[in-house]
Amino acid sequence: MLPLVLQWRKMIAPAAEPRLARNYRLIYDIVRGAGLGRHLVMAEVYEYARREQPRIGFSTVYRALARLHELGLVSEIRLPGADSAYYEVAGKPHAHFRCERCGAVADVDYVPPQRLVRELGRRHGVEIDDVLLSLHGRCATCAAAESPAARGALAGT
Amino acid sequence: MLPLVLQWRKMIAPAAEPRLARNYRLIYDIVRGAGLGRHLVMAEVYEYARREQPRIGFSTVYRALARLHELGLVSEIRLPGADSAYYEVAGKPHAHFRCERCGAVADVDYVPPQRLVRELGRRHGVEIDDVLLSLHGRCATCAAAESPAARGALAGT
DNA sequence: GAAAAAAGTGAAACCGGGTTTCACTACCTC
DNA sequence: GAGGTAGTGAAACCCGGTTTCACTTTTTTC
Repeated sequence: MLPLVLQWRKMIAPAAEPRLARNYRLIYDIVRGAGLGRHLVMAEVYEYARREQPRIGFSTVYRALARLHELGLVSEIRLPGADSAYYEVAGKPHAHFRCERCGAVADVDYVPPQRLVRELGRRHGVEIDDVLLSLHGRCATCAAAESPAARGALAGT
Repeated sequence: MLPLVLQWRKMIAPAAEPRLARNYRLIYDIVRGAGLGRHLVMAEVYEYARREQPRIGFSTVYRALARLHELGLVSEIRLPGADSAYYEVAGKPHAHFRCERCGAVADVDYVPPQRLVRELGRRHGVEIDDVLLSLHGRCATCAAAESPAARGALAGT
């Protein structure tokens, strides 16, 4: 569990992140630097981190991401069917789209209405903390590459 | 994605499953026998299978579940945060609830409206094949066990 | 500012849920 | 009943974390 002080600090001033250890800050900068809407896998974060600091260990990246997630600075996104988790800088809640062909992930600006969630929780007698919505299919590029027209053009059939 | 032919077969005659190899049938019966709304992990299926047929191998169970899923007879459910997949007899699409404390999974009879899904797909220029909605929180039992009242009653505080 | 405590670190071992391979057997089909 | 195909169990493998260990750095405390 997180020391209480950090929890408080997080609640009071989520933007004013606490002093982070050198490496933790590095990792945070990498995730932030990737840009809003960019989704990194832990291995990618590690790769970027090594460019800056070749002797950094994988476990440090792992721990940094875990900590940053605890602090609410970074979101950890687990999508059904994806074998690994994605990390992005924390922001407003939203849904995700994942291309089942190329694995690309994109933010989708939508959350199921509170009203509905409450109703479902009530109906099933459960307490709902979190709602995860994910869309799965083909991104524009992959869809085009697979459409019959494209196939015809390529294969002559 | 599932070959279209199989999807059709599933829609046209879900009950008329093709002849299944002895072990595949056994696995299917186990999943069906568990009852609608019951969610089995592969290890559980294996365990049950061994009761009937002690020499069965894990890989057979694995392959049977994969095959049954391909055939559209069994649904494979992957929930964000759950480390393993759940299997249940195929039925109408629906959402899932997962208790983050005890891991229990329950069906939730709801699917996001088609209209919305189409709109989101259009807006993002992607082709959506599948929409996964999962609710996460505490089941009734776990919620009760954790409520301040319950804690007070137990701890006298 | 030195001693003591706490936090962070990298390498490497470990873990769990699949997934694949291999040598073999059972089942069909003609 | 010979030849091809599908199914089988054991075991090896894979991968994305997760944990442990011995050690270094930082921070606190007097």
